[in-house]
Formats: sequence, structure tokens, C-alpha cells
Amino acid sequence: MITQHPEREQILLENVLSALGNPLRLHVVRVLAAGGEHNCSNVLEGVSKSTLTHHWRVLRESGVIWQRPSGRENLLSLRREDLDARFPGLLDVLLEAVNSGASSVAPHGAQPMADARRG
Amino acid sequence: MITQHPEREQILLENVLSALGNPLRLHVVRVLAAGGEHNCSNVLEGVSKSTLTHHWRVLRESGVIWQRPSGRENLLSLRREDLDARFPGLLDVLLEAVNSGASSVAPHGAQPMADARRG
DNA sequence: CCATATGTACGTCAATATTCGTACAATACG
DNA sequence: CGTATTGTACGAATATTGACGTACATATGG
Repeated sequence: MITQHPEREQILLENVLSALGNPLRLHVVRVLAAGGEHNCSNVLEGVSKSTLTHHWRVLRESGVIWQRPSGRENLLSLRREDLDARFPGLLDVLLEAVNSGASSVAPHGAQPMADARRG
Repeated sequence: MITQHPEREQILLENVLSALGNPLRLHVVRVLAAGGEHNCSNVLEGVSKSTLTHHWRVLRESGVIWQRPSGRENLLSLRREDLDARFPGLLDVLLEAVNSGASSVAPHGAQPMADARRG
């Protein structure tokens, strides 16, 4: 596991909100919320590798995601347990809001920012 | 009522999260959540007037607060109904998290960033 | 070992955010 | 009207963010 993951108790609300206050990262969380681990490059498209690395860092350091190397890839997953423990209900409320179209991320259930599907 | 307040349907999640991703503004929301209208200058102290104006703008334009002139003062209030309608549960979850100490805003129930009290 | 695939690190660049001081506008109060 | 109070507008200084290209590190697979 990569370092720079804050402990659960170190996760601060303002950092999480700040991290999720970006449409691109909000979209990523929406995709990861499906569960399991996702390959870095499958979550977003049309963005340079270095830009992705930047966003993974923000999400990781704010405590929103786990990032784990696997082979030469890098798997991402939502820190759902920690987030639920620290901010009960927050994730559910956010996902509900995103899915209801209350953001620029997902008008009505699709994932317009990227093709997270594969095969 | 000052202009630049978005309609309820125009309030976007990422803008609200971005606005609340700042400890100072998160604190303001916490204070306003007590209900009613609050005088601009009573919500925060130790910050210049122009800086406050800036933060009111961010909160107003993201749809988090109402701002209403009254005499030579300016009253602020939380757009609770609109936020609840657009992002059901979000405000409650956030306030709960802040009050539980999951942010740098309020360690345990006090309001360390300002003396919002008055007589 | 060598080539390929996958990401990170670093430097750069433009845009945005945060803060402040000063000047100004509007209201209240005498 | 003149003064004080309250807040906005504007410009400046600085920090942070978001994006990218290039170079590098690591693992896979021949």
C-alpha cells in the first residue's frame, strides 16, 4: 500500500469536501462506489497520465480512496468503511445527489465523463 | 435580496462541496445552522472586511446562503430548504460530522474560529 | 537483457483562490 | 447636512490548483 494514506482519525471533513468539490474527482468516486478495485486508467479517459496521478494524490491524501500497486498497475478503491465511520451517511447522500442529477457529473445515471466499462 | 443567488435547480453539488471545503466557510455554515439571520460581522472575527465579502460571495453564488441587506447591515442565512431539497440529508450529515469533531472547525461543540455570541 | 506497459516525479504554465488595503457607496444618527 | 457605521468594489500580492510534457522507475514478457 502506498504511503500518504491518512489514518481514519486523520481524515478531515474539509479535505474530503474539497477533494470532492471537483467534477472529475466526484465522477471518480461515483465510479469507485460500484465497489471493488478499479484500474487507474479505466476510471477516466481523455486526461493525461500525469494529470491522473495528480488527482489520485488529492483523493488519496484527503482519505477518500485507497491506492494499491498491483504488478505494474495501480488499483483504486473507495475508503467506504472509513468514510462511513467518520462521516456517517455522507457518502450515501453524495452518491444519491449525484445520481439524481444534482451535479454536472451524471445527468441521469450514465457516466458521461468516461467509459469506465471494459470488455 | 442581492442578486447572484442561484435558483434552487441551479445549485450544483460540486460547487457546494467546493464552497464547504474551506474551514472558514464550513465554520460559517455551522454558525448559520443555528437558524435565523445573522449579521455579517458577527459570524467571524479576525478577518478583514474585504475577505469576508469574498467568502460571502462564494457561499452565495454556490447556493449555500441567502444574503439580504437590512439597513446598513447585511443579513446571512442558510438556504436550508433548498439544500435539503436538492441534496437530501447532506446538511444534517455535514453538521453532524462537524459537531463530532471530524474537521478542524469545531473540536467538540464550541466555535473556536469566532465569537458568534452577542449579549 | 531488451522492449513494452503502466504510473510516478518533476518542472512549467495558466487559471483560480485567498488575503489584504484603500476607496467608495449606502444607511443611520445627530 | 455631516459623521460614523457597515459592507462592497477594485486592485495587488501570494498561494494553490489543474493541466500538461518529459523523464524516470518498476513490472511484464519475449
